[in-house]
Amino acid sequence: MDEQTLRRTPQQERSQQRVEKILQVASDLIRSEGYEGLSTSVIAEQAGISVGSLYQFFANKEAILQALAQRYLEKVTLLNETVFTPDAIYVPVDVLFGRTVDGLVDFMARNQGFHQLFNSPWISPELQAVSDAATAQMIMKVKQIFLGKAPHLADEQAQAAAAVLVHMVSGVLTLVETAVPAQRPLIITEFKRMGVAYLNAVITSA
Amino acid sequence: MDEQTLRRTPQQERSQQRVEKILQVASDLIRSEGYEGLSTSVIAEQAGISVGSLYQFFANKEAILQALAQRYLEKVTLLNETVFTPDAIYVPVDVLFGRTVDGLVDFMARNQGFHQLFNSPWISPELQAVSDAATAQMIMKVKQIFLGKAPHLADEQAQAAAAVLVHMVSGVLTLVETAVPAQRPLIITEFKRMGVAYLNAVITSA
DNA sequence: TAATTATGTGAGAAAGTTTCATATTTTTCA
DNA sequence: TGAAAAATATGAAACTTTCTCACATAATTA
Repeated sequence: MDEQTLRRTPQQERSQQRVEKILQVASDLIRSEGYEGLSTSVIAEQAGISVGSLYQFFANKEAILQALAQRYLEKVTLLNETVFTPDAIYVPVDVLFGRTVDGLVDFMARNQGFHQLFNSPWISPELQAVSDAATAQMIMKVKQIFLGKAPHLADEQAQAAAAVLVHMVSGVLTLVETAVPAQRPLIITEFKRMGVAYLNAVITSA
Repeated sequence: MDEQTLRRTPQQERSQQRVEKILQVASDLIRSEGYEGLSTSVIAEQAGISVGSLYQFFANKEAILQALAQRYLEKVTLLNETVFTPDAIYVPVDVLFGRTVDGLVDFMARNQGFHQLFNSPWISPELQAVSDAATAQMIMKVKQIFLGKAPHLADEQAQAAAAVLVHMVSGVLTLVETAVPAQRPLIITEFKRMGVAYLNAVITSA
């Protein structure tokens, strides 16, 4: 990874660990202090290194965020593969959507900050392109399932339906993330009800 | 307006126009350059005033964004009132959701930057609180409609369903905003299909 | 018109980002 | 092993941006 996001590739063990440490501290800080509270000098201080060291590997503050987002993107690609298995077309929609939601919720619990970073409009054009590509890929997979379940659908309708579904998921995941834990089970139930209702509506549409 | 967001209230005609000008320049800049490109010195320069003048009325850069957001929020409150009329409970769900979506899409076309501003993950806690309050209010209204249409619903289910619906709308609006104009009609059709399918699913749920 | 209040200004203090010349550590390889 | 080369580390200082403040000007009051 990191061919684009790193100013130079760390060769030695110690520098690799430093880059790790920088990313971990940055991730912690952005969650506790928010984007405004993210300062290169504070990152360096908390990572126990000098500012100069930080700039050995990252061209600027933005690049640290990019590397963080890049990392999440790779993880989510793996997640995709576990959800959209080759047999997905033969799985009932309620089971399929149910396991997708469960997988995503679990992923977000394990990768806090992912959603915030992934949905950020401030990311650089390069990273935006990567993010868009990931979204487009996900939409394409959902579209295949729509077409597999309902071969009568026009290609463009399947495309639009898949895009709407993916963005619905993104919006409701924001809710899941911000909700207090006690509310989550009910929200997830409604989340699944919405997805299944829509999948059925599209599949049975004229 | 602006009792909280402005450091002091402009009394004279010229200062009122200056505050307007500052907000307009800031709005333009945030759309063309993004949040990072927003600099108080550039705003002052483009508005044709000194930095000092800017700080006469705004305590800091964030306050300019807050005033901008405050303005959008007032507009969206007006929009709410046109959508959630007292007779809303008696309107069929497809008509109700259809006019809500049309109203929102139209609003966003007229108020570009609104969505970007409120979906930014780095907004200040104060602004976040205002935004949350607006969302909570909207959820409450949707919840009333759910309860009106389906009195058998448990209060907590109606609450969760309303929250899910509102966040779905937020997510799909992002898609509508980023989609190329040619795709929009199909997307909006699917958008409405999803909302209606869900409303019916909740209302007919045990 | 004098006094008061409101507004306008920009140099510079304060805080943060980034560079760069130089120092140190690690790796290479004769 | 022991230079030479490559990689990494450092922090003072150059730069950039935010924000203040003492002072200047304009508008309002009475």
